[in-house]
Amino acid sequence: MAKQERAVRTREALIRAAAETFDQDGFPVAALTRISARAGVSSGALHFHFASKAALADSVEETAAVALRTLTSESFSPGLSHLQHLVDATHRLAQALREDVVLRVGFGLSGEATHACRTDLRACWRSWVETEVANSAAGGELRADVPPQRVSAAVLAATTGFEVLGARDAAWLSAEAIGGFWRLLLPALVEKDVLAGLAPAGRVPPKPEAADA
Amino acid sequence: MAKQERAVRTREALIRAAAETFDQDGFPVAALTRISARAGVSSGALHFHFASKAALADSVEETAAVALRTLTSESFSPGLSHLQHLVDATHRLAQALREDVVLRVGFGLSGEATHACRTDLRACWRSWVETEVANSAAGGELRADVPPQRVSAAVLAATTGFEVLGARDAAWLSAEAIGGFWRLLLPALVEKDVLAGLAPAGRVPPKPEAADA
Amino acid sequence: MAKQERAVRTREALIRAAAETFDQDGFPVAALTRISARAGVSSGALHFHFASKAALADSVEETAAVALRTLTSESFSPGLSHLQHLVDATHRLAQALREDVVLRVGFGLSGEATHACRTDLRACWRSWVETEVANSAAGGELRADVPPQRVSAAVLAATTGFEVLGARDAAWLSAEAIGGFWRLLLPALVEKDVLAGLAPAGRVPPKPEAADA
Amino acid sequence: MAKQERAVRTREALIRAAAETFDQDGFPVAALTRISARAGVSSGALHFHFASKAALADSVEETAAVALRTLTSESFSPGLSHLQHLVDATHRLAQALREDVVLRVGFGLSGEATHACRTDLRACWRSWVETEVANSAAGGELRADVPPQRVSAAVLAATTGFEVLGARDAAWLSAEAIGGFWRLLLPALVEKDVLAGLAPAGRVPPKPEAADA
DNA sequence: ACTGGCGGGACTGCCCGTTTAT
DNA sequence: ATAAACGGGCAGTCCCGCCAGT
Repeated sequence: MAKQERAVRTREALIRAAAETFDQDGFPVAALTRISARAGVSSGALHFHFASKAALADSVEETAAVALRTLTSESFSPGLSHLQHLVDATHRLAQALREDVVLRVGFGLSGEATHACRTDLRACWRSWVETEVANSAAGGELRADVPPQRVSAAVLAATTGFEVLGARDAAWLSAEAIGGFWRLLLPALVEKDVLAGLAPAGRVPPKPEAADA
Repeated sequence: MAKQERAVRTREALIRAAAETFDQDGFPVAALTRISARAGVSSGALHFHFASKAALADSVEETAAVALRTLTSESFSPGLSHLQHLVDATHRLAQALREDVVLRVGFGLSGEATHACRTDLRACWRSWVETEVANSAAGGELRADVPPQRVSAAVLAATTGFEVLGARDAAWLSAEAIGGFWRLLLPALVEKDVLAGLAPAGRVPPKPEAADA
Repeated sequence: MAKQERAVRTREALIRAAAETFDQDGFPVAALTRISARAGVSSGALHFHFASKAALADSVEETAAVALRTLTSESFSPGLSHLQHLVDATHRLAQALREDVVLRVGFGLSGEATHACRTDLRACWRSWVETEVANSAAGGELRADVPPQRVSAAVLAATTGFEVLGARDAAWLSAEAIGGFWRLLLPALVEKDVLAGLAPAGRVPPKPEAADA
Repeated sequence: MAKQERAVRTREALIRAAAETFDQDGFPVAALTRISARAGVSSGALHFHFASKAALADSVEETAAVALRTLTSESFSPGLSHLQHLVDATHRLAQALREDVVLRVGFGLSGEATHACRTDLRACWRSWVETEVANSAAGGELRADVPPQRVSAAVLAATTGFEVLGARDAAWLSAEAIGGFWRLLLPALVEKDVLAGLAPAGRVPPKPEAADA
C-alpha cells in the first residue's frame, strides 16, 4: 500500500540520518532530536519506528551488515583465486567505507564501548576473512611456511587500521593505500608464480556506476 | 612541600581513575562523579585540579604521551638496526597497551570524534614510525624495491588495528600476535642476509621488572 | 484542541510561578526546579516551553508588557486631559504593581544587571510618559514656564521610586501615596483654572471588578 | 605596626573590589574568586578578613553608610535653611552615587531581595530626609497646606528613582537632573519669598577638589 | 497505521562558597 | 595567610512515554 511505502521511506531516511549524525558526533553524543530533524520527521515518528536509541543503532548496523555481505559475495566466480577475491573485497570495502556513511558507522559502532552490538560488523568481516584465507590455503595458494591464521590476523589488523585511520583521513582508504599494502604483503604470502597471477590493485574496477547521493 | 606532595598524588589518582573510567565507558559517557568517586576524592577536588572534563582528558593524553615517548626512545643504542628498534618498540607498545590503562585510553581518545585532542597520540606514533622507517631506508636496510612510505603505512595500519582490536580482546596485543605479524612482513622488507640479523619477536625481553598494578 | 489548551494553561502556570519565584528570590537566585515545582509540572515540561532561564524571564517580561500596554491605553477618551490620563495611569500602575506579580517582576527585571531585557518595561513606561507629557504640553495644559522634559523626568523618577520602594513595602503603592504626590506636584505644573479640573486621586475607580488571584 | 597597616590596606582593597564586582554583576552572581583576584589577593586572604560573602557585603554597606553620613552632615551650619540643606544633600548624594562605587552598591544592596541588610542605606537616607523635612516644617519654611510627610514621601520616591535610574544611565544623576527636579517641586512647597532664598541647583559647589581614583 | 505535541524524570558538567591541614 | 579539598546545587539536555489527531 501507499502507506507502507511511505513508512519504508521514512525508516530509511531515519537510518541514513542516524548514520550521518553518529558519524559526526559519535553514538553517545548524537541526539535523537537532531536525527529526527535531519530526517525531516518528528521525534514521535522516530520512536514509532525504533523503540529506542539502541534499536536505531542496531538497525543502522544491520543495514550496514547487508551492505558488507553484498561486498564480500560480489563478483565471486567459482574457480577464481580466493586470495584475489580477498584483495578485491578489501578494495571494495575501502571504497564503500569512504562513500557509504551507513557502512562506515556500522563498523564504528562495533568499536564503541557504549553499544551492545547485536550484529558486530567487525566480527562478520573477521570470520569472512578467516574463511577466505583458509580456503586459499586449502587451495594451495599460500606458501607452505606461512600459517593461515597468521595471514588472516595480519589482514584483519591492517584492514581495521585502514578503517579507523580512514574515518579521520579518507586518504587511508584510497586505492593506492590498499594496493600498496597488498603489493608489500603478497610477495610474502605466495610463491613467485602465483604472485604473477594476482593484482594487488584489485581485479575489477571498483564498480564504476553508482553513488549513494 | 608536604602539601604539594599530596596534591600530586591526588592528581595522579584522578588521572588514573579517569583513564579507567574512560576505558570502560568511553569519554562521552564517563561521568565526572564516578571518576572522582573512584579516585576517592570529592567532585570539588577534581575541579580544583582540572578545569573541565576536556582538560582532564588532555592530562590523561599527556601522561600517556610521556609513556609513549619513553617507550620509543628506550633501549636505543647507536649503531643498532633501526628496523629492529621499530620491531622492539611495537612489542613494547603492545605490552604497554595491555598493561597501562592510561596509555590505552590515550590512544583511544585520539579516535573519539568528541574530543579535540591537544596532543594526538596516534599522530605522535605515526611520525615516530615514519622517521624510524626513513632512517632504516637511509641505512640501506630496506630492499631497493620497497618504498619507505609504503612500509610505514603498512606498519601504521597494522599497529592501529592491533591497538583497536586489542582494546576488546587482549590477545591481539600478545607477543605472539605482534611477532607473527613481523615474521610475515619482515621477509618482504629486507634481503635474506639482513633478515637473519633481525628478531621478529623483539630483541630485548619486554622489561622484566615492574608493573603498575 | 484540547491538547493545546492544556499546553497554554501549563505555559501560563509556568510564567506565573516564575514571576512569584523571581519576586521572592530575585532572578539570579531563583531556581528553575522551584519554579517548575510551584507550577506543578516537571523540569522537562519547563524546558519544553522555555528554552532557557533567560527565555522564561523574557516571557514574563512580555506578559507584563501587554499588561502595561493595557494599563496605559485603558480608559482613553479623545478630548480628555492628557495630564489627567497620566495621573490615572499612575494610579492604575500602582494598583497593578501591588496586585499583579507578573507586572511587578517585569519591572524588577528591567533593573537586574544580570538580565539582558529584550523588552525593557521601564523603557516602555518612560516613552509612554514622555509622549503623554508632550501631548499635554502641546494641548496647552502645562504652564509656560515648565519645560515638558523636566516634568516627565520628575514623574519618571517618582514613579520608579514608588515602584522600587513598593516592592518592599506596599504602602508606597497605595492610592494615598500616589495621590499625595500628585497633589503636591500638580499645582506646580498647571495654572489654577486647569488644576480645578484635575483629580489627583484618579478620575476612575481603579477597575472594581476582577483580580486574577 | 607595618603588619596591621598592610592588613588595613588589604581590607580596603577587598571592599573596593567587592563593590566593583557587585556593581557589575549584582550580589548573587558576583563570585568571590573574581573579587579576590581583582583585589590582588588570594581567596584564603578574603576569608581571613571576612567570614562570609554576606559579611563582605555588610562591610561594603557599612563603608557606604559612613560615606552617606558624611554627605548628610557636611556643610551643615546652624541657622541655615533646612530645606536648602536637603537640596544640597541630594546634589552631593547624586554626585557621590556617580563617582563612588561603594556608595552606589551600598544603596543597591538595600534593594536586593537576597541580602539581609544589616545597615539598610535606603532606610538611613529615609530617616534623615524625614527628619530634615520635619525640621524645615518646624522652622516654618513649608507652606501651611502641605503636610510634611507628603513632602518627604515625594522626595524619597524621587531620589530613589534617580538612584535606580542612575545606576544604568548616569545622566539621571547629573546636576541638571537633580536641579530640574527641585526647580519644579520647590515652588509647590514654599511661599514666594522663601523660594527666593533657595538655590535649586545647590548652594555649594559640589566639592571641586577630589576624585576617588 | 502513523504522526506529533507535550510532558516526565534523571543525570551531567560546572561552579561556588567554605573549611581543614600546613 | 595558602594550597588543597569538600559537598551541595544549578542550568541545561537527553531519552523516552503518553495520548489526541488523521
